[in-house]
Amino acid sequence: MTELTNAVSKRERDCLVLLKEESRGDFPMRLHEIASTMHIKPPTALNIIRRLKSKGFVETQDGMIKLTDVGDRLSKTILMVHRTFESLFCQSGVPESRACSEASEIDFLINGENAMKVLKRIDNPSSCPHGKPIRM
Amino acid sequence: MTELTNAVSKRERDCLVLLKEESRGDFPMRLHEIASTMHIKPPTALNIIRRLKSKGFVETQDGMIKLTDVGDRLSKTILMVHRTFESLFCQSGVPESRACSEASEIDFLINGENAMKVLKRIDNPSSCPHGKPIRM
DNA sequence: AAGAACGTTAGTACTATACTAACGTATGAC
DNA sequence: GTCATACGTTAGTATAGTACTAACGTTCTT
Repeated sequence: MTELTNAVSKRERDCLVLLKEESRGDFPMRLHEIASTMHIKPPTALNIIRRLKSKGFVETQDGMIKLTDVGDRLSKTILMVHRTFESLFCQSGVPESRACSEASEIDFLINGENAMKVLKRIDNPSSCPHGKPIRM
Repeated sequence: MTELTNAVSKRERDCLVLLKEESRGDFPMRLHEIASTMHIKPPTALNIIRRLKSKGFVETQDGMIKLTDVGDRLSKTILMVHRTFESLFCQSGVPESRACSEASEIDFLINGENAMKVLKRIDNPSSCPHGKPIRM
């Protein structure tokens, strides 16, 4: 987890998380799929994908878009940070859906190692409120 | 504390916090002072001030720049959120200066009421690691 | 052969951020 | 009294990010 956070913008983050969560088991996504899931038009999605590609987080093969190893690691970190803060908010009494949206605003801005320290501080939950595992 | 957070960008946030922390006791700031403290040129600072003015967070009188009541409330909320998360990071073992910079990245993005819930969750410290009070 | 689906290009737009160069006004030094 | 400095301001440029429409080319399927 080598200082990868803060390398992406909000929408790039959304796209990375989508690719990580949606494309389970090396099942890459198409541009139109990404666009419609993110509620944007294909040219806008293409723009985001291009930036992610130029940053080395994504690669395309025959219209299939998938995470690179580096992109996969970054996505994992972001999801770990996300679930850590989502858990914190929930433990604090914030409703689940609010907790999730708050976490989405900040998960790509916080350093992974610091988030892991926070995770310990909040009693090291093994899964987020949605039941998804928290790990690197 | 009525849903004011998320109303500003990062640099607008920096400027609000500067105005709140630097101008103690109705001692407003000049443009050049703001610019040099923020390490930007006066025209850039003017731009930020203009946006803050149009949002109703700042007003100018004879070149003196000061927070409006609404701006003052927003700054207070941001500082409360800042100190809450700074405390969280410190309690978690993150060094003080890192804790501060991480908190600065997110304090203007998080809802004040949710932050207050987090504050309770982390044992309601009355001051941040720097010794400054945490309150609304 | 026609149409749909999809990726892509080109062009526009707006916000945020930041710069330089230049200008006007005011104030203090001499 | 003039000159220089300081300061606010304007105008112009630039880049990144976000998002749109219109249009084009290719491919795949009826």
